[in-house]
This record gives sequence, C-alpha cells and structure tokens, in this order.
Amino acid sequence: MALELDVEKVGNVAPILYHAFLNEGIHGRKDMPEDRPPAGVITGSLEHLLFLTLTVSIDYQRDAHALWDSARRTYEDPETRYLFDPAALQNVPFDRMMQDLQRHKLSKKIHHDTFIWRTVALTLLKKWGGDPRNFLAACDWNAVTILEHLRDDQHFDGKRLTWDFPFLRGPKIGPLWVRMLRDNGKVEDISNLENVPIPVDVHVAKATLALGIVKGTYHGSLEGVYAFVRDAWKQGVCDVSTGKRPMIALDVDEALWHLSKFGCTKRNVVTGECPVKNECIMKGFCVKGKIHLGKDGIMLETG
DNA sequence: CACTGAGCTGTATCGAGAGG
DNA sequence: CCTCTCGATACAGCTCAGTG
Repeated sequence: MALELDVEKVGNVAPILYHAFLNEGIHGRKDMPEDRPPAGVITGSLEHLLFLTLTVSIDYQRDAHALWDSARRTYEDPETRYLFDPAALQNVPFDRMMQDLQRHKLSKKIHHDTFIWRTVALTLLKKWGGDPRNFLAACDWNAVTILEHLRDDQHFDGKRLTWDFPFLRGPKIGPLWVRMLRDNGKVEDISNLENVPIPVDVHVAKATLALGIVKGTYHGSLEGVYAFVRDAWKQGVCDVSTGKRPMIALDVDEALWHLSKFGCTKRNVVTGECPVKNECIMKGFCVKGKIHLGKDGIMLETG
C-alpha cells in the first residue's frame, strides 16, 4: 500500500506533452480554442481581458471549441457586443441578456449562464472599475492570492450574500482563467503561478498514473491519490522549461486531459493493455499494470 | 432513424459529523 | 452552540453511443 512519485520522469515527459499539444497534437487533437481573439480586438487590451474572463466563467460541461467560437461571433456582432462591456450591460434587463447570449449559442444553460455572466460583469464594474486588472492589482498580482479572492469574495445583492465570481471561483475554472490571462491575455505581471496546483480530475489522474509519474500499489480513496498527483507535477516541473519560460504544472493540464480522454481511459483496467498505444506519442513512457478508478476508489498496481 | 440514457475538465447546496 | 469540512446530491442542456 505505498505510492511513489517519479519526479524525474516529469522532466522527460512534461516538455513532450507540452509541445505535442501545441504542434502535432495528442491523439490527433491540438487545442487551445481560446487562442484567437475576436476580429479587431488587440491581444492584452481591456476588451480582450473582459472577453477571456466572461467567456471562461461559463466554460463548464461543454465543448470548448464551440464555446469560444460562439463567444467570438457574439463579440463580432454589433448587436450583442455590449455583453462584453460591464458598463453597457448593467442597464440591460436580465431577459434580454438571456436572449442575446443565446443568439450565437454562447449560452446553453440559459438561466444559469446569464446569472453567472451578469454577476461576474457587475462585480468587475462595481468593485473593480470595470477592469479585471484592478482586481489583480488588489491581489498583488499573486496567483495564489487571486484564487483565494475568487473563492472567498462576496457581496450583498439586496437579499443575501452572493459570490462575487460564481463558477470562476471553482477549483478548475479559476486556475484556468489565471493561466489564460497570462498565456492569451499576455498579462505579464502575475507571479506565483508555480504554486497553483494542477486541477486533478479523473482524466488528469488516469494519465498521471498511466505514465507512472505516480506508481505503486494502492487501494483507497481518490483524494488520497489526487494529493500525490498534484505534488508530483508541482515538484517535477520546477526545473523544466517550455523553451521560452519556466514551466508550471498548469502547462500540462490540458495535454494530460487529452492523453487520458482519448488514450489512457481505453486501457484494460486489469492488464493495462492499451488499444491505441501504437498511435500514442507517449507509448515509450507508459507503465504496465492495473489502474482502476471507480466510484468506490482507486485500485492501483503499477510499478 | 427515432429514441434513450450516460456523460460532460463543474458548481451550489444541504445535512451530518467533527472540532472549537 | 457555532463554525467548518466533507460527501452526497441536485442541477443543466446538449451530445453521442447504444438500442430497438
């Protein structure tokens, strides 16, 4: 019943994952659907940061490509562009926002998405002068502080206390936003990103286990393994470079997710045989053995 | 080919149990 | 008691594989 971290292996694996996801793809997919700003929007401008912030706050349980395409169309349509402008949006009735968010299929969960969008926009307007950078500055541009405030900040909406940043405050979307501000919004001044843990879900865990970054024999809860997964990536990337800057754990998040979603998930849970191994760019690194994640916990026998 | 049900990079909420 | 944490469940609407 012991788990072992192969921190050194991260140094070999992380650059391959990172570059594969940007270039040739992982299982035929290369992503970053948020990469392109809408027409006429300058990278790193206030308009761009609002575009990223509001769109990512409804980036949950849906196809990311479709979401970002819809967001660009919504911005490029003069009739609906106001949705990305907190000052313009505050005078628009909820129902009309709801209609306009659906016009280019930006919103799917219509009531919920409209609530999230409006709340985040009005928080930025009323507390932060309509500019996310004022919020970042109040957090000293420190990524860990930023995530704490996203999670904890509340306001009184007339009836009761409400989160300032619904959904954006969650453990997946918050870190994603901060990374996006740096990578897409070219916000250079955010520090301490290396201390933002990789958000571990089933796929990130499966890929990490299949790669043998965390290995051994273990029967127990998911959370027990997730802590090892976070540690392994955090420690492992600390001396690794992307080629342009030091790597952080978040840099391999999406690559790992794709590796598992279209690969490691298909492993035989007992034998570890993988039907797509021959086409997998990581075939030289994955380990044999039993990897089973279920409702009742994890059964792991690798090494 | 219509239909069904599980799944989707999730979050909010509520109740039980632990700790102060 | 009151807070805090943890886990289970509710919720959302579309998509896609599986079925008849």
